[in-house]
Amino acid sequence: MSSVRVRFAPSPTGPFHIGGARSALFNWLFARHCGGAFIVRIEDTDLERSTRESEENILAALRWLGMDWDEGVQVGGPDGPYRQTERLDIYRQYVERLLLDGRAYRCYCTEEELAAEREALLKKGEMPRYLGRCRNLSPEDCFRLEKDGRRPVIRFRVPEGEVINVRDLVRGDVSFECGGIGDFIILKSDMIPTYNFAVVVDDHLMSISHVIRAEEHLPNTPRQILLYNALGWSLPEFAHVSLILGKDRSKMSKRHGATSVEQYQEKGYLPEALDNFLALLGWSPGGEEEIFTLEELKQQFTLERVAKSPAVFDLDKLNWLDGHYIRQSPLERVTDLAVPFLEKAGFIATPLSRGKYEWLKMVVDSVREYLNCLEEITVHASIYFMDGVEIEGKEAEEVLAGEQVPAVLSAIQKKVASREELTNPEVKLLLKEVGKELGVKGKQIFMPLRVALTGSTHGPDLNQIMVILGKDKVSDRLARMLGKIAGQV
RNA sequence: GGCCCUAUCGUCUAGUGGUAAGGACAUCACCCUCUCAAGGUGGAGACAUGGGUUCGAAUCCCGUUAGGGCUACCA
Repeated sequence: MSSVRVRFAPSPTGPFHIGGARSALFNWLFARHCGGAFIVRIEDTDLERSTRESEENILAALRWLGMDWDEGVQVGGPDGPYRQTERLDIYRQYVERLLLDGRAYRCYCTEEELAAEREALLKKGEMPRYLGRCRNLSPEDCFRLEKDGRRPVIRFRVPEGEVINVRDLVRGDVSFECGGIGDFIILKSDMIPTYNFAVVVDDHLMSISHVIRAEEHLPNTPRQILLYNALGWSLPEFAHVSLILGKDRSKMSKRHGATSVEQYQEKGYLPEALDNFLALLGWSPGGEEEIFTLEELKQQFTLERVAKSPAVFDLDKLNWLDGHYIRQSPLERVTDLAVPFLEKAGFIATPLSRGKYEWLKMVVDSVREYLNCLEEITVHASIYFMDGVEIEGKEAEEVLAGEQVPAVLSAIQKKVASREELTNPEVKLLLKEVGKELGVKGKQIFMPLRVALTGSTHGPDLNQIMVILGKDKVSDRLARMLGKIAGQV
């Protein structure tokens, strides 16, 4: 009886918003924390905008983020179907019941009439709402209007003078006066229920114990409570989580950059980083730890620790978290995830041979510490794949201008030529020898070499660059640079 | 306009009447180092405002201000 059952009920009308992902995550974490059930229901009553493609994206994204569901679309369950457009006959039964009880009525008002009413109310400084023009239509009136070709909507008769109190687990008690609500539509003229109605019927029929959703639904809640009452159903617990804001503190939207889960996936963010980040937006475990696995989040998540105030989406922190996970994940995994980006950049072609894969692991290992997301790997890894070396910037030019440079580079070139293969200890030794023989110090040999090999004064460990590049490429780049310098003189 | 929500460092947050207001990201300095990054150490940085309540308020109450949400035959 007291078992926890929560749901995530997205409307498949576009890209899966990051805020939706957080709502899903909170629901999922709560369910898993309590040993309850997590249900996924599709709210596709907006026929215009809902698409199957969007639904599939959302579901795939949930899975990618590591969430599974016990009942719902794709997995089935005892309270199905889980797509609202497949439950139309269910809703109609309850509409019928409300109609019979006199709790709902047919309304034939046209859009123009409604707009005029709205306008007038707004002018008077009142909350725009339906005033109930069709409240007391006789059956004869209805018949006549339908003869004229008017299709009715069904409105819920909102009781007058009542105050509806919403008990919210994160916000406390919030009350609304019925006077400000107005008879709202529960069944559209095309016989499709509205959100407010379908959500109540489904949550009840699916025995949802806790409705955890975004704060934007808070003003809808009194309407839903009215419906629960009229249908004689007991209320679930409500928990309204505050919104995720953009940098300018308005609701996160496209102009704030990437807002969909898919976009982050495409940039090569790791799902555990996104989970970790999203969990910390509006929830905090109280301790001083910031890094959490899904497993740890499951153990620690409670509704009591959900914050009331809205949270700004902080890309810097996501980047830090993702960078952390990229650095600390097993090298093979990061390599596998990086392959598509490298391939897209034209650096590699799949399938990879065993040897090439092993080599690629070294590449990834040498640059992973620079990354905020895998997409960025191409700019750092390009030094291993580019054909000719391009000198980047003044600083690099200056390094090459040093008078010891030709001697140093050709000495290295000779040593390299004399080796079978470049290994890390050998490279180290080789450079040491060059320094000793020519009497030049570390920086004076490392920097020119770095620039000759990569074109830049910055980059990964130089020994490692030599090893990864290998004897042939090192020789080639050295020769070219030597030629270039000679040509300039 | 009306209804509703919110208010601690730039950002995410801890705090639930008595704290030097703690942590993390970002930022700055230093260390490490051929460089950059990573890592380590340290610094700077906040209770929106005005009234109450109280011996004592970031914490409780009211107003103001600011931000946000909702105001559809969208969810």
